[in-house]
Amino acid sequence: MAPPSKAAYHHGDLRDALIEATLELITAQGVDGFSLREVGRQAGVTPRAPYHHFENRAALLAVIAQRGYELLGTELQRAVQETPAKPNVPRLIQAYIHFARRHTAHFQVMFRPAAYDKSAHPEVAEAGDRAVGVVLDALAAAFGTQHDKRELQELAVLVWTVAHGTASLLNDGAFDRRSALMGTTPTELAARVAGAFGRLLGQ
Amino acid sequence: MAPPSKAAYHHGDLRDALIEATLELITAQGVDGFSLREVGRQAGVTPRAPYHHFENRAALLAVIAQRGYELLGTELQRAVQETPAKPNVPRLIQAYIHFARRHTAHFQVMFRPAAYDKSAHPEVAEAGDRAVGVVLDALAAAFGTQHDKRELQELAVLVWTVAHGTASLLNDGAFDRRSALMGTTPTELAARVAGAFGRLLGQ
DNA sequence: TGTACATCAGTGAACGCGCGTTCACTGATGTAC
DNA sequence: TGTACATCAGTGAACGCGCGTTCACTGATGTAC
Repeated sequence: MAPPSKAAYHHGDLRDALIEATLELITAQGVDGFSLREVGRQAGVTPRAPYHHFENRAALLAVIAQRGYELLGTELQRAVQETPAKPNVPRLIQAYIHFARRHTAHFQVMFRPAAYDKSAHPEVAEAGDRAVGVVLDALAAAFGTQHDKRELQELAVLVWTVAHGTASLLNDGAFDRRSALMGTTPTELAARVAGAFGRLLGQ
Repeated sequence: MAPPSKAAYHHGDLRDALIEATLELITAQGVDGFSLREVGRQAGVTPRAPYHHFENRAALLAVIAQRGYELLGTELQRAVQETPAKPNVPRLIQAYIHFARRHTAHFQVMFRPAAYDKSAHPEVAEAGDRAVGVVLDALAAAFGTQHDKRELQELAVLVWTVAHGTASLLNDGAFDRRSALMGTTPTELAARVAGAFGRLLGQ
C-alpha cells in the first residue's frame, strides 16, 4: 500500500471534484441544501480549500449555471441537426425537457436568480442567449417563409415557454397528481403536451 | 400617552401579521431570505411567539401555498366569468401571469417543492387541484364539442404549461434580455406570447 | 543531475453570525358561579 | 357585580448547529540555473 498522501494532498482535480459534488448535492437536496462546507466535505477537503478554486459560494453556482446553458445549447443543437430540413418542434421541446430531467441541478441553478449575482457574471447570461438563439434560428429555418421576423421571434419565445413550463412543472412534481388523475405518468404527460403543441403548429 | 402594553401584549392578530410579514420578506428577498426569526422581528414579537400560531417554519409556508392556490383559483374563475359563452384562452393565461406578478411570494412558495412537506399538508395539493380544475372546466365548455375528453385534458395541461412557463420566465427575469433584444418590455413580451398562443388555437 | 526558490494547493483552527426550536415563566383575557 | 380560576398568547434566555469566510501556516510541485 503506497502512501496516498502524494495524490491526496495535491488533489489533482479538486475544482472538478467540487463541481461534481455540488451537482450531486443539489440533485439530492435542492439548491437550499447546498453549502460550500458540505461540498468540501464530500470532496474530502477542508472548508478552506474550495476558496483556492472559486472566489466564493456564488461563483461556484455561476460556473454551474454557465455550464448548464452550454449543455442545453448543445442538446438543442443536436435535436435541430437530427431533422435538418424542417426542425421538429416537439422534438426540440423534448430535448429541453430531457435536459431539465437529466441535469436537474444545472436547471435549478440556471433559473434561480438569487443563486448567483447576474451582474457579477455576465458570461452566464451570454451563454443563455446562445441557447435560446438555437431555438430562434431553427424556427426561422422552418417557418421563415410564412412569417415576418417579429412573428417568428414571438413564436420562438412561445416554444421556449412551452418547453420551460413543461420542464418546470415536471421537475417540481406538479404533474404527479394531474398525470395520475389522467391515468398516465408525469413524463408521458409532458410528452403528450409537447405533441399537442406540435399539432397546433401543424406538425 | 396611554401605555400600549394592553394592545401590544395580546397582539390581536399576530397570525395574520406573521403571514403578512412573511409575504413581504419573500417578495423582497426570495424564499431563501425568509426566516421565522426575522418574521417575528418584523411583527415586533419574540422568536418564540410564532410557535403559538404555526407548528413550525414549514407549516407557515404551507399556509401561504394553500392561500396562493385559492387566490389563483379565484382569479382564474373571474377571468372565465368575464367571457362566459366562450372562455378566452389568452385572457385566462393573462390572469395566471397577473397572479404570478402580483403575488410573487405566493407563487414562489407554491411551486417550490422543498419549501414545505407536501405529504404533511395534503390540503395544499387539493387547493392546487381545484385551481387547475378551473382551466379544465373552462376549456371543456369552450372546446368540448370539437375534442374528446382525453384531448381536452391534454389541451388544458398545455394551456397551464404556457401560462406557467411565461409566468416563471417573467418572474425569474429570463425575459429581461430577450425582450430588450426585441425592443419591448418583459411584461409586453409575455402578453404577446399569450396572444400568439391564442391565435394558434384560432382565438 | 542537483539545488535554490517561487508558487501552488492544501491544512487546521477560529471568527462571528443567524438560524430553528425549546425551556420555564408570566401577564392578559374570558368564563362560571 | 365580584371573584376564582383556567386558558391563551406572549416574554426572555438559552441550546446546539452549520454556515461563509479569514487567519497564519506548510507540504508538494515546478522551474531556472
